[in-house]
Amino acid sequence: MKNDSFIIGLFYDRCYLPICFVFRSMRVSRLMLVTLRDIPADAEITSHQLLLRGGFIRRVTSGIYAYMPLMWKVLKKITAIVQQEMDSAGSLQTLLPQLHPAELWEKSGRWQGYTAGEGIMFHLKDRQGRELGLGPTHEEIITNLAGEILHSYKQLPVCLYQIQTKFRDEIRPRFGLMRSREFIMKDAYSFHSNESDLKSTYQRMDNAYKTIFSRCGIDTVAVDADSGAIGGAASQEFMVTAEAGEDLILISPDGSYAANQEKAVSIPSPHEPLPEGDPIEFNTQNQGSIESLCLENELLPSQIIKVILMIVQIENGEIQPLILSLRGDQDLNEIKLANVLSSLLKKDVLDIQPITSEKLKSEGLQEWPFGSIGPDLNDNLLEKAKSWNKQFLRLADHTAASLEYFVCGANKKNSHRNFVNWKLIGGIPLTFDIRQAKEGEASITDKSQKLKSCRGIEIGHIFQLGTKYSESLDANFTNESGKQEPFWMGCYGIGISRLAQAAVEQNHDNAGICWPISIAPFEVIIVIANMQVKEQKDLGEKLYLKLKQANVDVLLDDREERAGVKFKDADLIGIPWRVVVGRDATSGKVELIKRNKRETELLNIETAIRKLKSEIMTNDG
RNA sequence: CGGGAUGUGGCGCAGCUUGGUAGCGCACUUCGUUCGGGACGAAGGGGCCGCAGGUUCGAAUCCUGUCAUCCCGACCA
Repeated sequence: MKNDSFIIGLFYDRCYLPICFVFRSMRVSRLMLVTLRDIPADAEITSHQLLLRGGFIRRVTSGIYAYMPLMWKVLKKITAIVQQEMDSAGSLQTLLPQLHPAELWEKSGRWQGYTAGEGIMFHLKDRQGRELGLGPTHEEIITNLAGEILHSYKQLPVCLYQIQTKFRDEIRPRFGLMRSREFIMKDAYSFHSNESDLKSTYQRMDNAYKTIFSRCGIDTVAVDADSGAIGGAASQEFMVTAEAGEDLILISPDGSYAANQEKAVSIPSPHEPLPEGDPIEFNTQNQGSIESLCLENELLPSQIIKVILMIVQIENGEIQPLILSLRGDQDLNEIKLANVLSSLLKKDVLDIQPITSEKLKSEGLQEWPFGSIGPDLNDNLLEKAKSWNKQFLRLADHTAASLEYFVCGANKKNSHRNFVNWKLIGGIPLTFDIRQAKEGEASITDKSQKLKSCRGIEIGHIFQLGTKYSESLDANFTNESGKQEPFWMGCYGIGISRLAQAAVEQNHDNAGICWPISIAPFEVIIVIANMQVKEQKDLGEKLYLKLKQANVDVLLDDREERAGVKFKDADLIGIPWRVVVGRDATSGKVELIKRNKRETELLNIETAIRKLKSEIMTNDG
């Protein structure tokens, strides 16, 4: 991937954009603009409300939206930026099918998981009865293609991308375009002959993503992420920080560490050591919680081993009971647990659930002493289980395993043990990091840095997939020594439609949206205050024409509305620059207003044009 | 799938308790007066009251079922 497109990158912007747009100017009277004064009842977050009120989107059915002309312009502007940066990072644009044959997904082993039960893939049968799925992602298609076309290491590396509609039958669509069932996504896939080449493309994508988001005028933070169902090694998410975000992220103030809480690691707070003593059992009636146990016995949570019982459904159909030991002041991170389990068992984990009395009953088991269970709960409790494995899998978090002496349940009702050590109860179980990192804990990059938490909207995700898909789909190339080898793969996504809404979430005020100029539907809106006044109308039309000629993306509000209505609408739809042609039109003067700052200048028309041209040039890209 | 809520013109809502054949604000149309921050007056148009069944002389209203939407959770490249 020689970067000979770098030169194009230098003058990408204004010479490129005009080609992308059929119209760069418009009259509000012809725009089919319908704004709403009331907030639609089913919109919860601000960005969703504003997009609906501004006439950018309309809901067609749950999680499915129509992009109205203003929105489509925004999406095309984002798309253009993404295309430019992907091209200049050396990737090739393609367009892959949306209908995928089931066979490919069966081959990768994902058909079942993606369609059965609560699977997220829309799927259907054609007239021949062949099964098809609507693509939620394109690893199968692209890997298969690469396997057919790329035969030699000499053809590598290759990076392909596409921008198109994807489908996911989300269990709970919400927040407008944030989590919709049909959405626009840019996805890219790279193919390499070795891991280090993959890493360098991954790095290049990391950089390209940072450029893309900054050109789109949004603040993002890159965080370490769990690679989830898609699998693979390293992965990073790009988050727009916003209260409405669905993810919790942890960041060290100096910026040296940032991670999704699903994945985050930290230095746990130190525990309060328990003095050495002879093991004793003590009565703990009504002390089933860590809190009550501490309160009644002058203990601290970090002196107690908390035991969590769970059952895991494994892909081979086995159901494995788990005993997890955590330090009392720590919480379980189920994502980490799932990852530990699948690598430990070398199989996919389908489901993890707590063991409850109901579950015991349906297994035909007696009640267990919940609330006072210790890490050494006896395996013989499982003897009569109908479908569960007959032996517990025992795991501990590092924080629990490193305690010398501790308090734990005695495996009898209302009874705990004090001054216990691991030797006494059969040794330390397999130990992993399965705890939830939390705000206030020290960063692993620098102990003096205390992690801070905030919410984020994931708008991009890059992965080093490795050979997972190329192996399962049998996509190989011939390496330098003439041997067949699966591709090293990376994949890189950006939620285009989600990004557009996240930009609104990050850029708005009480009056409406404040689009960053690079992705605004128009750069300038001219408001003719009173269409009845000939001087105003004529001057407005003249200015409109001149800005069009100057290649400015301009909108003219020529409606026969009162000025107030037009001002409100202009604020709502969030065009970055507004020119009001009003009272001073007779003396050839207009007002120039910057949407996000509300600064007003009275200028003659030529000066206004000059200023707009220079402001837009410097702001754009 | 579990918990909660709501379905009445394009949008926001009232009416339902106590059954009598649908109303308000915004938007829309026409006319007039207004005209720099969502004007005023007058006159209009538009509703299978989510759907189906039941009770009743009569159902938006009561009963049963069903569907849809939204919120919380589970789920989620």
